[in-house]
Amino acid sequence: MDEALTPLVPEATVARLPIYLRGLVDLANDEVGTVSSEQLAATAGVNAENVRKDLSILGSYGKRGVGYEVDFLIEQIKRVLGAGVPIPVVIVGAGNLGRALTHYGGFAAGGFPVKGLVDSSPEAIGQEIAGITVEPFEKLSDVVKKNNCALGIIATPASAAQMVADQLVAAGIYSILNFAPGLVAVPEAVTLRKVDLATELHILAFHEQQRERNE
Amino acid sequence: MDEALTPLVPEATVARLPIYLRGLVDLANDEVGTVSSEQLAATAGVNAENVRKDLSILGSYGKRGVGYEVDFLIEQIKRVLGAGVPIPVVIVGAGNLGRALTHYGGFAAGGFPVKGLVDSSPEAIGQEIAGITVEPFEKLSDVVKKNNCALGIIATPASAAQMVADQLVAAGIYSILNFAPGLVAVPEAVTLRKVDLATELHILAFHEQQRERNE
DNA sequence: CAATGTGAAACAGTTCACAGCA
DNA sequence: TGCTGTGAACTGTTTCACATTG
Repeated sequence: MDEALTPLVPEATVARLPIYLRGLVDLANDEVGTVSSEQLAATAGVNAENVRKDLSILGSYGKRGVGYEVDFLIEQIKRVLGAGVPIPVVIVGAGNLGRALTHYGGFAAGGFPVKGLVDSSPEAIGQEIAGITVEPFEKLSDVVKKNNCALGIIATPASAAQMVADQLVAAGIYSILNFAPGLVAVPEAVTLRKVDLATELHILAFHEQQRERNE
Repeated sequence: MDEALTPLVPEATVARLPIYLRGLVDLANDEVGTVSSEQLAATAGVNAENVRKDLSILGSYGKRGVGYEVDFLIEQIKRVLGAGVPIPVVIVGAGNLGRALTHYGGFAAGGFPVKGLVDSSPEAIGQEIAGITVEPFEKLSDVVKKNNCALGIIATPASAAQMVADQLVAAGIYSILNFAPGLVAVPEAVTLRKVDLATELHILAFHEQQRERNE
């Protein structure tokens, strides 16, 4: 049987739920009790009907004429996203980017504590970064198992990315975020997302050019 | 009149062109003269008809029975993307992330040299990072003008992001890449793209949960 | 009666199937 | 003959319009 407990969430919705979650957490911190789709949309930068469609997929959690209860909605979104419990993350590559990501406290606050950091360079190994000791790349599998890491981040040069992905998969990691440019192939069962800085800049350059052309 | 010289490129295509470009440059370095849609698709991780649709939007540059001429295609994609000439980039925020981005040589190689780096903290100002001296945030506008920066990157904490975006726009930057989490509003005419690490991890967590559920 | 929930319409993007050309 | 170029079908997503209800 296919997944069905949560009735099949479209990818576009999955991509927006974390944004709503962030807005909701802010509202909860401000002691706001209920929120309308209009207000939530404003915090997320989308339109209200979009918010309602997304939330209605999770279930009919709103009250007509009133809105959504902030705390309750936070719990529901966390449940759907699988963010009920913290998910330990391992970062491969302790260069500038790996260090930046390790320092980035937002991960831990958001439920993604960095619990492992490995690198292959002898200079990096043993260094302590944001309270984490850099382990040798060869220990990747041990680090993953010891800390129950379920998410892996590739922060190495492109040349190493494929090999690193292979090792992450071998270590039992099935969800990978790749910062290295270029193609990385993974087995069907693995989810790989990528953050491609050069591509982002190219897209901006395209729009920049469109703008100039229309002046 | 609307843009028309290049006959309206769909966003999805714009997002893939840089990937093709990277693959093509690699092929050119390997002295490959022509490439089929099938081969190019393999380097980009998409399917061949997708490549053909995308390229046919730019013009009919392929030879039936043969494929596409690598060097020529590189030029055409660069032209469409507006990547014919290097576009100077300014980075706001010289913390871990800003430094990582400044060091990242891929930008310069890809035609996006970092020509400005500003920060508000007295300790950071004056430091030299990858050959760039950190200037005070107040000098942003001067730095942008002196170096003809056309792209801006926000690498500050979320709390400063909106203010930084406002200042970038005031300095004449209309294309912004934002690494800070949270909503940043910009005028209609400005293109803002964001890289949201927490969101990426949430999306991975969702798929991780789906996987577990189906086991 | 203000705000949700949701069919229906419109739009965007992908895949299919094959005609057309070097 | 092999590979491109593209209409047509399909799938996914957003927007619209409005009935529904606490």
